[in-house]
Amino acid sequence: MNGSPKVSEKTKQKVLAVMEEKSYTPNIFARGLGLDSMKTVGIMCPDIADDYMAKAVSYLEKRLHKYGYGCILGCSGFSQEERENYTKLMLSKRIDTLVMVGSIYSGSGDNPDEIAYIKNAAQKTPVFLINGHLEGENIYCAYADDFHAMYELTTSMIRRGKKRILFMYNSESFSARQKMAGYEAALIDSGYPVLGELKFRTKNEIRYTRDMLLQYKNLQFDAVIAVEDEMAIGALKYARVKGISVPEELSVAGYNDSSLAKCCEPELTSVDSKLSILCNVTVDHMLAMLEKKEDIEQSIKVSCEIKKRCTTDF
Amino acid sequence: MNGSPKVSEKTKQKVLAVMEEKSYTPNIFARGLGLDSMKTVGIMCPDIADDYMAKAVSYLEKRLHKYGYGCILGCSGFSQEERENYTKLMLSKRIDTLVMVGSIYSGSGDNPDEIAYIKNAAQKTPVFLINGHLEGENIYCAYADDFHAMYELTTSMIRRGKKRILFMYNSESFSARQKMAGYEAALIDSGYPVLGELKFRTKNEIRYTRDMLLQYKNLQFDAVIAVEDEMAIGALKYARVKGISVPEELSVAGYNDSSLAKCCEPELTSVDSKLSILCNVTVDHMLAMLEKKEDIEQSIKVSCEIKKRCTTDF
DNA sequence: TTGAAAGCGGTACCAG
DNA sequence: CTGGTACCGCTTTCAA
Repeated sequence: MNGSPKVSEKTKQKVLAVMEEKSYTPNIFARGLGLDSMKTVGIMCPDIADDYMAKAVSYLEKRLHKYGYGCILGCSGFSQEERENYTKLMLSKRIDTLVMVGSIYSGSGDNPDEIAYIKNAAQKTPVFLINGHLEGENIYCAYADDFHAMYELTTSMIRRGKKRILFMYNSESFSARQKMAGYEAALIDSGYPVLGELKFRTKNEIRYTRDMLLQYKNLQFDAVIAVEDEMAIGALKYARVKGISVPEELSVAGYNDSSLAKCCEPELTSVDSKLSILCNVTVDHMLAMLEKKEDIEQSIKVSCEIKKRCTTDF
Repeated sequence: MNGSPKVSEKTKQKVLAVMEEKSYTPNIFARGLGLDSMKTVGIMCPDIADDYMAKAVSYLEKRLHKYGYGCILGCSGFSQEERENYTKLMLSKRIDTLVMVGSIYSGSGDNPDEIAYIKNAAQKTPVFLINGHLEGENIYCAYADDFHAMYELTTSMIRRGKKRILFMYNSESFSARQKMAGYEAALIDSGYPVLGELKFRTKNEIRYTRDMLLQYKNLQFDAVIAVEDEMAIGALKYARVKGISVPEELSVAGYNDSSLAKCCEPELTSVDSKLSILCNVTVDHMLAMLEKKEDIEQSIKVSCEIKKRCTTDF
């Protein structure tokens, strides 16, 4: 039944025939009990309604399914406590591996308590981070080279004569910090000052960001780089309200190359963080480890691509 | 351990203490074997990368998790064969119930072969359709009143003097047919002809739709109603290319009230199909059936709400 | 109230 | 190549 070579073709056919006849369905719990595995991976993300995470899960599921693995989905929420509890719950389901989608899981980087739960989880089952970074036994990461992408983006704007580039972010996640570091490095390398007033913290919502911007009446800037597309589009909406022309008077760039970037007007320059590659590579490595017991790289970095559209003039 | 009342408090505490001490984790496979249930529901959708389905899964997962149920996610793809195969696979996992998200699962309505696999599945486990409609033993549906919403929308446009309203659709799903029926009924009730040339089949993609529209040079219309937001935004992009003013010369309305509707320019009038209600009600009914053995309604219809924004002048 | 024992439905290993 | 048997770890039932 499991394709063992130790069974004659004849017997095999006979068994298969009887199975068909009695419409027999194997009990996968019993199999799970015996093998202590259900060929199932747990996928966790803060919220599947988010465009980026939904895409990630889509890529992961497709490839896992192709290789005969099932997916248990868990939407943990964003808070530390929710993440920890949900991780525990996932582990209790005896999944073969745990995949965590989202930079948020690997914490802000300076507090080891924030990531203790992942190190813990990794003692029971391999943990794969998509777009997160964490060193540790049994922990594997795949992430985009956000630093480099942001460095490029910022440098391009500086080259086009932009003097005051607003950096919009909404969290202290690994990814957000990488991006900010890239932004800062580009400024410094071009001999520009890094100004605290140009680091603009907001939410990842179009309207909220637009209104925040409208509120800060004496904040001067001639370019905006946002950590996610929604915020950049908030800036676009702000520009429209104020009658500021884009990209002539204001350059705007976003991140993730979401469907929103192709929807807004003018269309948004955005960084494609190559999520499909991240996900596919992760699954391939995971299965190499699980099935062929191969050693795999602990950490993979993938280059981004800047999708140039109409909100920038480079 | 399972909170049975037949055990003294003292013993219970003792057991719990030992469990803690040995950091014991119950084997859920063994439990599954015994109870023939893992408190797990299977959620199927054609593609979780789609905004609408991602939202639905998000609502479902959140509420199921709240009640202690886990989710197995399956992205079946859109074709009949993929749907059938994936359904079989889901059933083999011995889930407690199967939820299918998306109008596509219930077929085009006139071919019983298309839905045989669902009726089949329902013999093994209860099936819940989100935004689909199908009568049958052990099959439960929740869907939006798309007919009515489309009737209203079309009527509003007619009242504002629109003469040639283009109806854009991309499939023959239950939902799409309801929408078209509402559109037609409104035309007829207002004494307008139903014109085949004004039923415009496209894909659910902004660019594709824009280009299709650009191509049909002698198609005249002064309003567009689309079955999903992407298509409506395609019409918006078309209008921009052609220099047609919205909503003055062209009214546009979409469906689903997705994040895109609030992102495009001008912002899109769109029908909110109350997905959160659909999902929450479905989960509640499901659990009432599963745990309290209650009889539940086979079919629930929820009213939509038209979110009026800038692409229409009513 | 508790302990012992019989399944649940597979897998893996053994002797034939 | 095949049939038989001992588990896997939990639930349930029954006797003590």
